[in-house]
Amino acid sequence: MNRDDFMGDPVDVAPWLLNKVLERAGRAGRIVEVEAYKGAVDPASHAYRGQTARTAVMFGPPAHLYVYFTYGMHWCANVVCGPEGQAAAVLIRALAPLRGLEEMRRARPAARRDRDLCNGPAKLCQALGITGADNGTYLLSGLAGAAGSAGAAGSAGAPGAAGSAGAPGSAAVRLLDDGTPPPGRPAQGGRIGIRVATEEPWRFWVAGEECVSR
DNA sequence: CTTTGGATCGTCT
DNA sequence: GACGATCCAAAGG
Repeated sequence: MNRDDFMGDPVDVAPWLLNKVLERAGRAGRIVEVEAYKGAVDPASHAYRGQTARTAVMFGPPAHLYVYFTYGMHWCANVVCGPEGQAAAVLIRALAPLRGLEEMRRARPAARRDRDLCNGPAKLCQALGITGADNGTYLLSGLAGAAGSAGAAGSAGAPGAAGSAGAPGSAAVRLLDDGTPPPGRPAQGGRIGIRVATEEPWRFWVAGEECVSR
């Protein structure tokens, strides 16, 4: 897994991200649901009406984390993809918890069952402790063959402020490939929670997975 | 199980 | 000044 894997169209990158692992501070989960947002040509994308302070990271280099705040109380996380200058991203909608379950339960007392820990875009950020401070984080730091971070300008806090890259248990948000391939035939359908372009089938999930959002 | 309404504030018009 | 790429508790079947 390297930076070039994130250069493509978000509709291609999104299903490829399924079964990868998102990790932070010892808490980790397998990505089981994603949505593609196509930037300038997608009315549902935050980047549709051009670059703003909030969306700056989306316009930067790929394989970085775009974190936004919504509904006055929730954080959501995206993986930036496509070439620099084109604002494309993949929203991470659900994880199947893998490690650090005790920490996640502590961070999300409202979750009654373990499958409720990360089965929504804001839930998984709460479970992993992802906030605006993580906006702009390079997701491949510390991986073999990965070069350094380029950082990015942002607005929601301190972009790329995460600590020493690559150290096990570091506070940095990272994307890992544990060898599990993406599903050969992922389930696909319309995106959730938007008012426009709802018919575009750009939501992908692992068929039969119990940790997919409601 | 499903449906409904309230919470809450950064961002852009 | 309006509105979210949402979540949760409560209420009804």
